[in-house]
Amino acid sequence: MINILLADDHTMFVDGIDSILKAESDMNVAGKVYTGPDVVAFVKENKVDLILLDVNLPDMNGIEVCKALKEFDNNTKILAISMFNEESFVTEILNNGAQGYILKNTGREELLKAIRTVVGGKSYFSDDVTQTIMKGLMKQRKASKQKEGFFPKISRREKEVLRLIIEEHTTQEIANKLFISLKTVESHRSSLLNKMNARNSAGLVRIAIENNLLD
Amino acid sequence: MINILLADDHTMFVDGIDSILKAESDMNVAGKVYTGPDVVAFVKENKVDLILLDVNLPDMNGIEVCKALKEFDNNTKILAISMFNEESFVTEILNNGAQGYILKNTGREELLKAIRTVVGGKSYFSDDVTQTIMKGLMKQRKASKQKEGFFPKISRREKEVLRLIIEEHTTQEIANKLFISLKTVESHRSSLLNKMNARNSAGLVRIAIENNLLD
DNA sequence: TGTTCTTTAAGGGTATACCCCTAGAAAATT
DNA sequence: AATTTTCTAGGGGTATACCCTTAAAGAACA
Repeated sequence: MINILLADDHTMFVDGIDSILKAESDMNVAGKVYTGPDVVAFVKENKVDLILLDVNLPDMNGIEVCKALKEFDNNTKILAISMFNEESFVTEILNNGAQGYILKNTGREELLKAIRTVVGGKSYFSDDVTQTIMKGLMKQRKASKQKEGFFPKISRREKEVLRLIIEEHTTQEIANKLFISLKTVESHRSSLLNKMNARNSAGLVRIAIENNLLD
Repeated sequence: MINILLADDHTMFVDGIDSILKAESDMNVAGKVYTGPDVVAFVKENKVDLILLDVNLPDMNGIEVCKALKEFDNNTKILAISMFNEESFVTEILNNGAQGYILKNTGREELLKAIRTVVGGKSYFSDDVTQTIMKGLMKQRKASKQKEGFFPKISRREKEVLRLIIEEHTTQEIANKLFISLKTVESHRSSLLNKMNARNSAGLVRIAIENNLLD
């Protein structure tokens, strides 16, 4: 028997879900709550296998609820549910321990499938949500790849020096490691500052990481 | 009519797909190639809507093929296909312009659905692949969140200083911006070095970015 | 209401980074 | 074979970062 907690501030919605789940012999609606703090309080007092958690709860939102739950409980699965297919919402809440994310336009069949999948230890996402995340993933990487083109290419040796700078080595240490003179390393360093339009090593590190220059 | 290029070094596999696609009235197998360079050459000479591309081609692998294709063509969709549900393969090839990733144990129905989805401008991933990526995403973020706990917490003011260091400002500039003394900033700087176990500002920047300390 | 943490600040010093200039040899590219 | 880029390295200098110590006032916490 799967004990489910419904957490959403829209009563009608909660009741709708409730009646859907009641028809299922392996599911039990353990409770209904309408605010973030109530979720936390309920889980502390009762055995809950899965929370159907609205991402956009008033006062304490879903993400904060997840954070709070992680503090004392790791068994309860969280299936996030939202009106919005927003990448930031999705990644944020996955970030904080949710195992799935579905949209409110999800049908009965899919809802049940999602619940059973998550309780079974796997993750579940609406198709639309998957699309959004994947697109985000690709865009992000594409953007960083494009930026690379902005820089004059960084030579092999410069890249070695850059890597060692990022690893917190001093110019002298880098010279020793590469068996070259201190002055040579300084020379590479200064080319790097030029090419990457940085003012100091802090900038070198930031720009290198942001633009994935270490491949 | 969808023009499809099959690219895989296993002839039997290619022929199998070929016979599946022949039965579809809206699909046309434009060609079959068995090596990476042949993919590039074929796309240069012929109109191809979608490539069913084996990730693990010998000599020039699928990822390199994607890179090469991006140089001169952006219309051709790429549906990656592989024996292995390996996170690194998946992210690498998505990175480089593939729109979908399916496994070789995918059935006929799903294959056709994947092709039509990708040609239609959306992405497609086998369920197993989605699981893998999502798990990777969550693990990654969880790991970086855990690391945060390793640091003694960084105070409000220290965080401000840290942010300005990352933005390439000198100690003097930071002092001016925050209306405090040079010595005070140096003091914060040195606390940061201590708390974050860094040797210099390069380390501060790297550790701050790696651990998302700027929230 | 103490106690701890944070923010502020200083003196005095060393190490390192950054800047300007030059320049030959090797390597890659055309 | 010729040109460009990269790697090498020096001299000489200034600016900045980093280290050690100390310390007072305010904020936060128990």
